[in-house]
Amino acid sequence: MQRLSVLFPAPLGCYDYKSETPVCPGHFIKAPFGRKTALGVVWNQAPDLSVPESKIKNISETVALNPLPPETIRFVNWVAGYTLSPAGMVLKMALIPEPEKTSKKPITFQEPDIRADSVSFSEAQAAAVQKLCAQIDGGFHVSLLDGVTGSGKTEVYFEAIATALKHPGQVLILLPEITLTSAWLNRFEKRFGVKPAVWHSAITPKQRRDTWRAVLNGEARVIVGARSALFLPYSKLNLIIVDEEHDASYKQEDGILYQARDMAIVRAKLADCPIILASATPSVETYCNVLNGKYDHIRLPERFSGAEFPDIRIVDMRRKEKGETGFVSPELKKAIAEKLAEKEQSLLFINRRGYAPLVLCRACGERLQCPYCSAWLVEHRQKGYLQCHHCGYTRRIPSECPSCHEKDTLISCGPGVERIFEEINHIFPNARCEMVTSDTLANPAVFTALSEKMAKGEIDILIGTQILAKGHNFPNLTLVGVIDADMGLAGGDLRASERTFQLLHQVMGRAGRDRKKGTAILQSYSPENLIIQALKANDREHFMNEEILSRRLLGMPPFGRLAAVIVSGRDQNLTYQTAAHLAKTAPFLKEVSVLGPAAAPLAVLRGKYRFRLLIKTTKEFKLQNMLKTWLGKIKIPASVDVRLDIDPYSFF
DNA sequence: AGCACGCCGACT
DNA sequence: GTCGGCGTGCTC
Repeated sequence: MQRLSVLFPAPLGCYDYKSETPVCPGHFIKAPFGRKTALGVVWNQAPDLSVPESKIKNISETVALNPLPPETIRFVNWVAGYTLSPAGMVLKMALIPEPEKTSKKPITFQEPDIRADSVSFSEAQAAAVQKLCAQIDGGFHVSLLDGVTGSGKTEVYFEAIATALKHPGQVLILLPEITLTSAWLNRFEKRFGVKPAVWHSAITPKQRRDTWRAVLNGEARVIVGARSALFLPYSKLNLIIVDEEHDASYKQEDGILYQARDMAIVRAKLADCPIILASATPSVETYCNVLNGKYDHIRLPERFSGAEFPDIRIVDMRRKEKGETGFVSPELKKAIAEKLAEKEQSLLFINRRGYAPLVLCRACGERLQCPYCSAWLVEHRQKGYLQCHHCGYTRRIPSECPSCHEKDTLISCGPGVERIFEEINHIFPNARCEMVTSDTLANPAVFTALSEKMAKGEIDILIGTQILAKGHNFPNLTLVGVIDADMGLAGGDLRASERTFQLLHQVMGRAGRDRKKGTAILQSYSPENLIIQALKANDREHFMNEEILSRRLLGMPPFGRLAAVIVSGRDQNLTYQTAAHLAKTAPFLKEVSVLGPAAAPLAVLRGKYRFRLLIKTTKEFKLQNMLKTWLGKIKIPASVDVRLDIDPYSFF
């Protein structure tokens, strides 16, 4: 009779059981847990001898399923320790709902064809391919593959994949969910002759089950997925690729809070395999690691097609002509008109969904607000409602002011994508305009249809949000107009300027392909801003150096460490008291500074009050240990929720 | 996470 | 008098 440690996919740690026969860590078992029998995994932890023998129950049965690989177990433990969350919660991310269930007709995954036919590379690309391929099978190694869209990054890392596939084992490619389109999958299929295994939030339960099984038994050799694919039970990983490494969506913001790019590096370390971070606009963190020599830097300097980065013009919006109305400047209007005459396409970018970000009453000044969040309601005129973009609360557009009940006094303030669409339709009634937002792009098929329409030249002006910055290229697009280049610069977010730079750089890169030089016009209310200037000069280095300097001066990541303590609850007073008490009892050390408690920028979210402490420490400080001892000593009222966010991105 | 236990409002 | 609301606490 042996005692073993078992982990369940629940927000708990390990529980001990007895077993007649020895069972190795990783094996799936069923055991009585609470009132029912649950599926768990034998864990690689010493049994907790402080639990009295009388409490220990017997395992019910072992499950005939390949065991969870040791690397996966170590990864789950590592992530749990880093994020300070229960190991069972992390295990849950590595499992599927009923792992033992099998499909009647499971999907099969074919062996990719690694032979290369007719891939022609530029000198720089060939050098990059050679460097990356040489790293395969050579242990842990991080490379930044640095090149603009169209520089052939994907083709280059495809060759690294081909080399990795010569060895037994698996390859993982992480993409931001939005990049995981049929266009990307087609390119893969064209190179390798088969479809890769795909993993993201929208796959069907059957696909999920079959893919998970195929990963566990090693049948799936290439897996392309969104951040959650990182937790699949790979039997052996040979190579990891994180495409669009800088993308903020790698930071998981609900459930377990983790940065998938950083965790991917840890995963590669555990697998002792190389990892490639690809980006046109690397994150400050990654760039610092390049500068300090931790990561290799592989540049793909020029655009594969030979086209150059567009000409960039800044329009100072503070110098409005008298009588000028609307959100599109005369300069931009003129440029669009020229493109229309030349039968070339234009793209207008505004990163705001809906018609107007705020509706207010002209009579009493009332601003229409979400009843559950401290946020304005965004007017969606096409759909005829007002919506809160934080909790999804929706109401019809009222015909009178809800406060003073005057009729026809509500006015829309500020531009949204619908409003720009309306303005452009008014200015260019004969142009063929199309609007694209996450509201109109319900599924990838719609995007494919749009790409085709653009390719056929059936659209003159495309107007859209962030969604247009990524994804596929439009060959006849030669003008990009940014309506509000300053948007996103406000707010005390550490990465606001970095994100703005990346986003605008990306969207401007849409202009001018296939040897046609494009134009980008940025409308700005602060043209002297470093970001705007760096974009104008196409000087990424300058922007990065300034950004790194300011982070260093402030002791911010990667020169220091951050953790957010988020305190939320329905009782405002009790929630605040808890947060204040936490701040008072925080360790008083020279390596640690505690900021707050501050009411989160969205003080009320989904009807819960939120306060936030920000913990800043030096780089070397054992942040997790400190948080564990500190928070372990404090009793938190049951109605108050305290969550930790290690390396937070949004500060609320 | 589930699931039960437990103590206060509107129903036959 | 009960049915049931979801706050609180436990699971080896």
